[in-house]
Amino acid sequence: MRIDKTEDASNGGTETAKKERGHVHGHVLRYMRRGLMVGAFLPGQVMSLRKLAAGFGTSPMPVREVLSRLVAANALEETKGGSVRVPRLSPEKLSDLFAVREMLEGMAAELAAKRASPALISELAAINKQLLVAIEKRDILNCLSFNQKFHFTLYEAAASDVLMPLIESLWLQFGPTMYMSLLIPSMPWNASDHEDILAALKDGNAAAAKKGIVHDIRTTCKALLSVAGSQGIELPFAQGADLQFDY
Amino acid sequence: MRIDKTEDASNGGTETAKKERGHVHGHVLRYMRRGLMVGAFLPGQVMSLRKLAAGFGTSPMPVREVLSRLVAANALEETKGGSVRVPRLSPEKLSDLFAVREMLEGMAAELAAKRASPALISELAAINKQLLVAIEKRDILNCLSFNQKFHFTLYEAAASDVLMPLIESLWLQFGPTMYMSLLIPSMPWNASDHEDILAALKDGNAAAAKKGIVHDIRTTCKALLSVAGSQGIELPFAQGADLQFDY
DNA sequence: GATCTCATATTGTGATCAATAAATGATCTT
DNA sequence: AAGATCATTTATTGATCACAATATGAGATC
Repeated sequence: MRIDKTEDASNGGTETAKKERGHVHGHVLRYMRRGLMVGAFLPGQVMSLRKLAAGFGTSPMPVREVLSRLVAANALEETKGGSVRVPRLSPEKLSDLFAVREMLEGMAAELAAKRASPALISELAAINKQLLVAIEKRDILNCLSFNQKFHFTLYEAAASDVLMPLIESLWLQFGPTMYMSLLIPSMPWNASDHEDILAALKDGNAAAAKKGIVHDIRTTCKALLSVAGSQGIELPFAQGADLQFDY
Repeated sequence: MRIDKTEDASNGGTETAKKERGHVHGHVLRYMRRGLMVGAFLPGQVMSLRKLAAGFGTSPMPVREVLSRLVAANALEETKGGSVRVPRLSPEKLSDLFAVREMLEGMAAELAAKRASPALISELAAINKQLLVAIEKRDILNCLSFNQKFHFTLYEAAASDVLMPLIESLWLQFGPTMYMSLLIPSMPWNASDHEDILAALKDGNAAAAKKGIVHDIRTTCKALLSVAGSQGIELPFAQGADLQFDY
C-alpha cells in the first residue's frame, strides 16, 4: 500500500497531487479561503471533513487543520456535533459586519492613498477594467474575484499586517452571502465608486479615497440588505448545490 | 473488546482522566488564550507541540488544533520549521495594533454605553475596584487580568459578535508584550480613565465613554512605546523564563 | 397514513505511526 | 583553538486507527 505511494512519487512530476512537501495544508487553505470569498460554498452548507479530504486527495488531517483555522477566523462555525458549516448571516450581523468594514477598510484606504505609487494606481485601473468586463458579461464569479482583487491590492498598499488579517476575516464572513445575493437579478452592479477611488488616488487625496471606499461598502450593504429584507437572507437553493470550484 | 470498554464506562465516574468527553481541545484553547492575554508566555518563546501536550497530559493532537487556531488569529506565528512561537512585536506593529484598537474598542464602547444597564455599571465598578487593589499591591498578573476583564465586560455589552472576535484577536497579539512591559518599574499604572468611563456610562454619554476608552488605549500605547524606545522592545529575559501559569 | 423507535452508517475526536526536515552536538580539519 | 561538516536527535507533518456521538433511514406500531 505504501509501495504505490512510492511509485507515485517516482512517477513524481506527473503526480502533481504529491508535490510541495510540507505544504499540503497551505494549498488546501488557500483553496478554501478563495472558495469562501468567491462563492464556492453556500451559507448553511456543512463541510464534511472526510469528503473534503477525499476531494483534495489527502488524508483528513490537513483539512482538519484548515477548517480549524477557518473556524478561528469566524469564516466557519461549528455545529453541536462538531461539524463545521458556512454560517448563515442574519441581517443584523450582516449590518454589523459592514459597519466594521467601513471603519477598517476606510482606514486601510486612507493609509494606502498616502503611499500609493503610480504603479499601484495603474494596476488598480487594470483590475477595475477587468471587473467592468465581468460585470458586462454578468460573470458573477469574476465579478467577485476582481472586486476582491481590487480592494485587497489597494489595502495591501497600506502595508499594515494588523489591518489586513482583520479585513480578510470580514471578507471570509460575508463572502458566501455576497455570492448568493449576486445571483438575484435585481441586484445592482456598478463600479462607479472604484472610479472615484482611482481619481482620489491620482490626486493623492487620502480623505477622498477613504470616502470612496466607505461609500462603496455602504452601497453594497444596502443592496444586500434590501435583498435580504425582501425575500429573507435565508436563501434560495441553500443546501444542495455543492458547486465544484474549478477555477 | 467492547466489553472492557463497557466496564470502563460502568466504572465511569471514577475515570476522571477520561473527563469532558470530546472537548479536550476546548479546555486547552481557553487555557492558552488566557495565558497569552495575561502573560504566561513571552515574546519570542517557541511553543513545543509535544512539551505542551505533555504539560496538558494529552496527546499532541488537540494541542495541534489549538495552536493552529491561535496562528490563524495571529496570536502566534510559525517558524520556517513549522514550530510556532509568540511573535515579537516591532514598535511599528505595536503602534498599528493600538491604532486599530482605538477604532474597534472605541466603537464597542460607544455601542455598549448606549445599552449599559445599571447592573453592568455596578459590575464594572466592582471589577475596577479589584483592579485598583491589584495596582496597589503591584500584582502584575491580577492587574492584567482585571484590566482585561473590565474592558471585555464593557465590550460584551455592545452585543456585537463581529467586533468581539476582532478585539480578542488584537488582545491576544499584544498581550505578551504588555506583560513584559509591566515588569519594568518605570511603567506608570493608573485606572483614572476607567473612572471617567464609569462616569460616562452613568450619564449615558456614549461619546464620552468612547473618548475614555480611546484615551486609555492611547495612554497605554505611549507608555509601552516609551519603554520599547528606551531599551528596545527586544526584551529583558526573553527566552528562558517559562513561567508556569497556575492561577 | 403518520409517528415513534431502533439499527446502520457517517462524522468528528483523540491516539499512534512512519517519514521528512531542522536543530543540536560532536568530531574532524585547518 | 576555532570553524565547518556530518551524524544523531528531536521536531512537525501527513496518514491511519479506534472510539463515540450524531444523523439518517427503514421498519413496525398506533
